[in-house]
Amino acid sequence: MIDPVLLRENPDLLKRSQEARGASAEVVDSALAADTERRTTISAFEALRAEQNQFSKKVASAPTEEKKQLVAEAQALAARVKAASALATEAEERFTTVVRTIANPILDGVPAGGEDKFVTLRTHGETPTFDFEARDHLELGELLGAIDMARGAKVSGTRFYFLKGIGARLEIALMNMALDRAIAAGFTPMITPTLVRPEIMDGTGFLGEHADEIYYLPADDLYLTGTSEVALAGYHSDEILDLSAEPLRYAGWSTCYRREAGSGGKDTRGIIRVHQFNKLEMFTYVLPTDAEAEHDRLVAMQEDMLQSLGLSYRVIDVAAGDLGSSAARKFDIEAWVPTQDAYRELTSTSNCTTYQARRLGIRYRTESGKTAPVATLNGTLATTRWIAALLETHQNADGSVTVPEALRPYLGGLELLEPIQ
RNA sequence: GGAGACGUCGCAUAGUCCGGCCUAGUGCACCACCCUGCUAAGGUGGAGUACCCUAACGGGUACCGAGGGUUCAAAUCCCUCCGUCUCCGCCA
Repeated sequence: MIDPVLLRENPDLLKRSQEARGASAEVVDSALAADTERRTTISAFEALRAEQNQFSKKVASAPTEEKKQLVAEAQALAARVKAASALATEAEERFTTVVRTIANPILDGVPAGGEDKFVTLRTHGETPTFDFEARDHLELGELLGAIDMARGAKVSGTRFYFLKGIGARLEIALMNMALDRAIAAGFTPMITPTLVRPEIMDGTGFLGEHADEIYYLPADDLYLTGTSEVALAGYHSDEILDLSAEPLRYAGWSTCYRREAGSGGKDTRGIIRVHQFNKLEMFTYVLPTDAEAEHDRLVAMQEDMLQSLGLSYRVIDVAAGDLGSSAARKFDIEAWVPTQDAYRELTSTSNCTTYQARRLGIRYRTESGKTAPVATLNGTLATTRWIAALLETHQNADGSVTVPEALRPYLGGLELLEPIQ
């Protein structure tokens, strides 16, 4: 949720942000009107309620013979209080509904416009070339006995798969490598719940325009999470944190579930876009003033991982129109996937500033002793999808794949993945 | 799945049967000051969260796990939900 003070004091900033996102700017005016209405009705109710409280004491201490008369008067007053209360509640709800449709105001420098308006901040590594016909990651995965899509579909349907043999080991190796680096950087490892309550899913901002992306279990009223960000954001909900010494940093290891509802026909081959995968996610709670520095820090860790794995990539500043409602800025890192002749997203790291924390009631104490919402950030440190870029980038003519040096310790020293007979 | 107990101001507790002097008491911890020249001391005062009004001083409203209801009035009575614990059943 946005800062209501910002709404009152600088609505134009919010309108500009909404426009850059390609979203409605009129909702800002609606929210302002709803805010005025809300405050008027609350004041009216509270004045009446104060009167009723006073009157109640009078009734309590009155002699028996006067009570009857006083109670009659009190009944009339109670009716008025009830009506005023209903008005205030309605106005409050209207305000909340409108204000929550306003997205997190984007940070300075975020490119305006739709998905294709991203800005490339930097690229790293030569795009690999081969003196043989390159195989795509699925072909390689099948040769290596690492990926079995057909049986995944048989058991669970399209976009499901088995990672088998070296494929399974590869994923665990990647995840462990990421986990070790996160721990070295001061992150606390977490294995998180993947089913969450509605209020947590809603608090993280995923039940808005992306609601149809999410698996829901009606029998239990629980949502399957598409990232451990959800559980890690909910972890400290309704708490007052002490971040004076340093940020709280968590590395969440979880299976992620996504319906991929709007992506019919896209990336149907292989493990690029699947309903279930594993991810190691970094999540930090930080003082608002340190959020942008933390954002850079997360990106640096991601780049270190990708460089260690010998992948070519570019870092992009995602355009405003392609940001989720919670993110004020998002940096994606896209690795080169040779057979697609394209960069594909391997990591995504968002600065949600205070937006998510305000919805979830996560605060810190300022120097004056007041509470204020913290900032939250999240970013990928490894996922199943990385296997695709890894296999394709390091493939050899015979279908074998060279293991990048940094990953070898996590595979018992294995240097080469070889096709099975 | 069945039966039962419980959820109160940071922690620990009182209050709930029998609604109104609960503006929620007490202890510990905490903060400030005083006292005492010292390490478990004593005294006084303060202190929660959110929202509303106000230029400010200050005032008001709500919150006793959450949400409804009854009532002039709810921590207290009723309903639903959530959570914790105990026992039984079932189970990968």
